[in-house]
Amino acid sequence: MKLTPPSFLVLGMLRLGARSGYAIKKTADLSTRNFWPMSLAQVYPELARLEQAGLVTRRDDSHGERARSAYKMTERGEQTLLAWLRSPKIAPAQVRDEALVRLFFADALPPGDQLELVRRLRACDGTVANQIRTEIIPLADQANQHDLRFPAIVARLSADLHAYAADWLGQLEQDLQAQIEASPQVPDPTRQP
Amino acid sequence: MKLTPPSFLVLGMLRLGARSGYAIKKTADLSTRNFWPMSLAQVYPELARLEQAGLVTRRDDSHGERARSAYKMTERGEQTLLAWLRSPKIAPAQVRDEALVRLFFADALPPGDQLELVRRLRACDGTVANQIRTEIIPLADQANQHDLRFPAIVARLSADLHAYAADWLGQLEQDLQAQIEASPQVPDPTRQP
DNA sequence: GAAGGCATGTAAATCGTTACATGATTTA
DNA sequence: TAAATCATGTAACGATTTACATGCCTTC
Repeated sequence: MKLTPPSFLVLGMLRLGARSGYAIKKTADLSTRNFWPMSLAQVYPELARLEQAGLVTRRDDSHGERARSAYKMTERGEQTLLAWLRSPKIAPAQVRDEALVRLFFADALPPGDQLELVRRLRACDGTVANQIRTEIIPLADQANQHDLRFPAIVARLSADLHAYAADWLGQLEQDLQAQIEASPQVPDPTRQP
Repeated sequence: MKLTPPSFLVLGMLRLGARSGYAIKKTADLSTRNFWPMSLAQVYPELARLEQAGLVTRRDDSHGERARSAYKMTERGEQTLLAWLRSPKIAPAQVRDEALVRLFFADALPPGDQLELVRRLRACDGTVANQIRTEIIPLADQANQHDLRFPAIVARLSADLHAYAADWLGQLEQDLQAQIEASPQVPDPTRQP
């Protein structure tokens, strides 16, 4: 039976205290979604697979009429997670960033539209950085008080990375702006001299 | 007919001078693979789709016995690419980074293994940054002389981003190291005092 | 009492990679 | 002459998302 990163994501979330599939998905949305998104339709089959493999156990945790399962890592689950964390081969990150593809082809645009595109991309990165800082880091800091330091570390790394990209694009924006102002070949007819 | 980022990637590569499907794939591997990887099995069907949509034209370009097709963007293709570059809605980047998932769960490891993990991740980012600087930026700089500035800009952004991540992890490494040395509660039995 | 969140799953569709299949040409 | 590269495609597989289907519980 083959375990993949999503398997370990589910396993790890159990270790951090999530019990139901729903709770795992909710926790992941508030912590790991920026570097490994996961949908509910992945969580439930994965939990079944992990149970089959003896890495987690399931018990009933229904509240009245509302059905709920509570999962718990087994000792073997813990050991398997540790072995994965220690294993030397780490798959390279897979990125699909439409924004960078556009920027890559931006030579096709006139200077004004190039500037506008860069402006939008900078805004995107800034927004994500702020989102992580306001929505994710506070939660991670709470976990920090329960001897969990790395969720906060990763959140800060993610936020700083996006902020760095925003700064970089801000600099590019200024450079492009300066170049546009320095080349009056095609003056904007809507602007008065 | 729905056009996706891979469609525009193929279209854009044609614009940058690639003619055959094989050449498009090769160019993409040396320029866009870090933010939008693409396999040959995507390129050929995509070219057929683009031809059907009237955005590219195909002509035979065989050398002796070796079959080859040469594709060219049509005027409609150019306009479609421009419209996409200008369109305001940009899908957020999709990232799947196993390294960050491991780091996120690193609290499960003893301090020494945490340090080792961070060291490996820093090395990864450093390697990618160097790879971009030695393999991709020189090529992009060549294109720079043909009025194509953005391939080089994007390559530099990518490299700087990875280098920033490597620095950040290097700092974390030092912090962890300092903490390990400052807490002699669990001395390493293999080390002599 | 209506809306929204809690809770669990399955089915279909989509997207992408790897493997397969073939053969010419160039380079070491 | 063997290996690498050029060149084009298809088929099978795997991973992930969206949509479907259902119903309880809590809050406004």
